[in-house]
Amino acid sequence: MSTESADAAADPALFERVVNLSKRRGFVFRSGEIYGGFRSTYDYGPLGVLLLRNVKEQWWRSMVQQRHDVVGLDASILSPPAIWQASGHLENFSDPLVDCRECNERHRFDKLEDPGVCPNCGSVGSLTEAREFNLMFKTHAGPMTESASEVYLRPETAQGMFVNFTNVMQTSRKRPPFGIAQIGKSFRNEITPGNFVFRTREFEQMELEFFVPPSEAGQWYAYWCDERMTWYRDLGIPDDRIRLREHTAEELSHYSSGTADIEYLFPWGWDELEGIADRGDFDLRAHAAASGERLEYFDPVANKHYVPHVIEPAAGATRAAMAFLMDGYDTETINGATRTVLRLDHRLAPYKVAVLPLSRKAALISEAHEVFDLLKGRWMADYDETQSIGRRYARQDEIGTPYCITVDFDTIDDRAVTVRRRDTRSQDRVGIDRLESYLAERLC
RNA sequence: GCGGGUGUAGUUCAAUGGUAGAACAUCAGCUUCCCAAGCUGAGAACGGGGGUUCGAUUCCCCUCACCCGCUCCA
Repeated sequence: MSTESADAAADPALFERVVNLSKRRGFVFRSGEIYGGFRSTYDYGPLGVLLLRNVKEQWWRSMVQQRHDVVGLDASILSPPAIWQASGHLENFSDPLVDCRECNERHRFDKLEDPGVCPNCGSVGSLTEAREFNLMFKTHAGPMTESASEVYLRPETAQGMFVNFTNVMQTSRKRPPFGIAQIGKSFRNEITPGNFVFRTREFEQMELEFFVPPSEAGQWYAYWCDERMTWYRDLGIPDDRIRLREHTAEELSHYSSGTADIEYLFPWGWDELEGIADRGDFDLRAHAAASGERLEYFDPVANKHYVPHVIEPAAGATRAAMAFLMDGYDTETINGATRTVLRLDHRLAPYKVAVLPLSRKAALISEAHEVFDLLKGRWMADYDETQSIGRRYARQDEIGTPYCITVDFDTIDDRAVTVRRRDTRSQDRVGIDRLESYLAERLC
């Protein structure tokens, strides 16, 4: 996070409005709310689960389905210590921290110039004892609580792909450059979770490990930076709210020889959506050394083995969903009344279409049910017959539904419905027999 | 974890040492109802636990949670 000129566009009030909308309409709830809440955990409600699924679906389409050089994986969350020993996480994923009693700043003990002096205020002897903050969740597999059965919840999905490197390469008959993609939950004991769902201890990642010949690492790194930026833009994030920022040498994590962050201009400022790292051959070499397995590719042309380098675009699914939610949040004033419009790309919208009978007369309701049945197999559809039609349009605008279909009194005679579009609030009269193809053209 | 702030219906707010009002939202009814119309009605809150007190939402303590800062990172 940084504070640069573009921060002028950040909008703290937006943050609160989106959190309210999330609660009010059922995108995100605080976990265990009836017991006072449980820190750093959130539940995705009826709309949130749809949005999140759509984000993941779009990522998977782009990264796996539409490519011949990437295959999927779903590895276990529980994992043996050996993996994290080899990956360096046991060693590097815990930070010794000290607090200054004078100025309340916290520092990494291993980065202090003088262990007795606060680098912020210069106080001598004001620092607390160094305490280890291990960021991995540890638990026990099996009912016997003994060290032999210690396991960790994965702090990233990446290692599952490295340890399955040869399994996947052999069974899928892929060869570098090729990638393994995975979407799944990861867990980190964040010291300070916060900013709503932005930093939570349980979160969902969308990661690609792309294995390349060492000589091609640089070009693939650039390729994926570009590719991933395009993905966000294609789904509606405007250019001035997203940027690619290269890490400085000091920022690099223990496994990375080069990293760029894709950052979004959140209401509190620029912050990370996704990291693209050149992990070199660090992981495959580490696991090869620790396990004794050969994690290499035999290049038949050059007639030699090599350890591929890895380019890793690692995105936060929940962060992306939140960015889309915040980015789409808009208000418009109609007839003096201000209302919320969620301008989500239709691919991300929880509901693609809502079916609304103009009144509750039995004939209209049964007709509306038929229209709903016509569409439900193909699109996530909502159905709403309560309150006035204007109110129902407004409700659908607020949750980003791109199309509303109104069944009215003429429908019974002309076999047509009104299709109302969210963005323009324009209406088309469409025959029921043409409705599916009409929507298919517009919803991809 | 430390420092600071906050916690009242779904949301945004109000009031009070004597058991809480409103707006919007929600639900039901009436209305051939196309952009949060109107009328009638309904449900709905003092984060949790202790203490002081005749009595606590209000005062005190603890706790839980959220926000800001430090640190972390998808």
